[in-house]
Amino acid sequence: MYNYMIRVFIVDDHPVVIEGIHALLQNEKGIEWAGQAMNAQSCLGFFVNNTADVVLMDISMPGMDGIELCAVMKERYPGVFILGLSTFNQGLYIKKMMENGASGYILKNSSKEELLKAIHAVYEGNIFFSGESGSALQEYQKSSMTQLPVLSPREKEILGLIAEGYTNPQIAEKIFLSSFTVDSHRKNLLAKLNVKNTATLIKLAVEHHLI
Amino acid sequence: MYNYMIRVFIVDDHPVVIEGIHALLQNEKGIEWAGQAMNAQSCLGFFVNNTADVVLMDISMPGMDGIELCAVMKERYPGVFILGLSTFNQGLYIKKMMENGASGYILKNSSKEELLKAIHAVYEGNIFFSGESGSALQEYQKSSMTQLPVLSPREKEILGLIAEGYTNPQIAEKIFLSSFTVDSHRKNLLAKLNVKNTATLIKLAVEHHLI
DNA sequence: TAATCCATCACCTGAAACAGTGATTGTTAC
DNA sequence: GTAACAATCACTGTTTCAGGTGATGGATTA
Repeated sequence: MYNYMIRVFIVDDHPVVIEGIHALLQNEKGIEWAGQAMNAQSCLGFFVNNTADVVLMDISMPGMDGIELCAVMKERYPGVFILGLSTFNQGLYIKKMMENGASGYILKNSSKEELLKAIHAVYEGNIFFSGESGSALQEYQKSSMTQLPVLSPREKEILGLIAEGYTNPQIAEKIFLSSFTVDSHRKNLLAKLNVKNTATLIKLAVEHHLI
Repeated sequence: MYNYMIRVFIVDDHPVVIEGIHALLQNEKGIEWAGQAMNAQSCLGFFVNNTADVVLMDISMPGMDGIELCAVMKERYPGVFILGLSTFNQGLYIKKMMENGASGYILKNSSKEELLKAIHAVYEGNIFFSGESGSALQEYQKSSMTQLPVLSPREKEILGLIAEGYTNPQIAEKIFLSSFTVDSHRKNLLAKLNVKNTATLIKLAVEHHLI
């Protein structure tokens, strides 16, 4: 079926998961079991004298978690593809792992077919998200936005104009308001979002896709 | 091989591309040719009385481009999966299409195998990037940064501190500089990045992952 | 060697932002 | 029906930013 062998390594602090995936991949053609680790240190230790093509990496582990480990691994071994692995579906974690160089993300309760598909996809240099985790990534914005205070339409409008570089007087002229009013909205934005100045206001706004 | 039929529709203003992909998919089992369009209007017209499972969508088209069309399509027909399609590899466009709800992105010069793999992957609700476009997304930061002026280490450092909300005097104290010097760097940042104030500076910096 | 750039420091001026306090109107929600 | 809040406007300070202009030493590089 596949004319290459993909050496798969797994890092997970749950023996059950390791055994389960090991069993799933046991007799798969094209898949070779490179090894396993139950924590980040052990994983890094393995890679000193060994290697693998794809690392299935649990996101939540005692000590160094998957997000950190992912960053370290990709820095030391850029050629190793990392596939995030978690029991639950957290857009925030997915995003962080991707920022740290992961090639994809699947849920631990994925089917054998999905797991194989993901492994082959990332091995070939592609990026792969399982359906559920993919939608979680896309909806990450919304979920993270709900944690933020609700901004009134006027506040959003003014926030956008601030982000475009307009000053209070310019905004006032543009939307026919007193410059005092604009300033009030601006202060409310700082207060609501709990930031102290324009720099942090815009940083937060951009990061949370408010603008 | 596959026990379902995926109705594929293509929107591209280049007849050659339409014909080429049509030919590629012609005798594929599991793939049904739903139709084609050479512009956004024609595509939207088709979907009024018809449907498809996967839409291969060119990114650059006269009139409404793929990015806009993608947004409209996903709003009207959320169940239709959209696969971005382009002759060139532009991380910025990929990012925008993904933000507008696309399920993936491949290059027009992809192999038949890659195209099929992508179609099946997105049809199953997964997110798929071909290797090149996937890495483009990951390296979007870098590539978009090369279009930006090069910032000196000191400037980056100060940019980061500004983004964290420190004022010039605070930064000066923090890194043992004159407040005048910090101000100079700050002005250089504004000049280099061609922005007029802190708001636009931070917006640009966050969007281009400079911080 | 001359040119270029980084990093540093300095001063001046005006504009803008930030902080605090307070007010009125209108609508929504309990 | 009143409490809460959005949206509006107002005044007063203090701090910070932004624009301009200029200088020096050191490193790199063409």
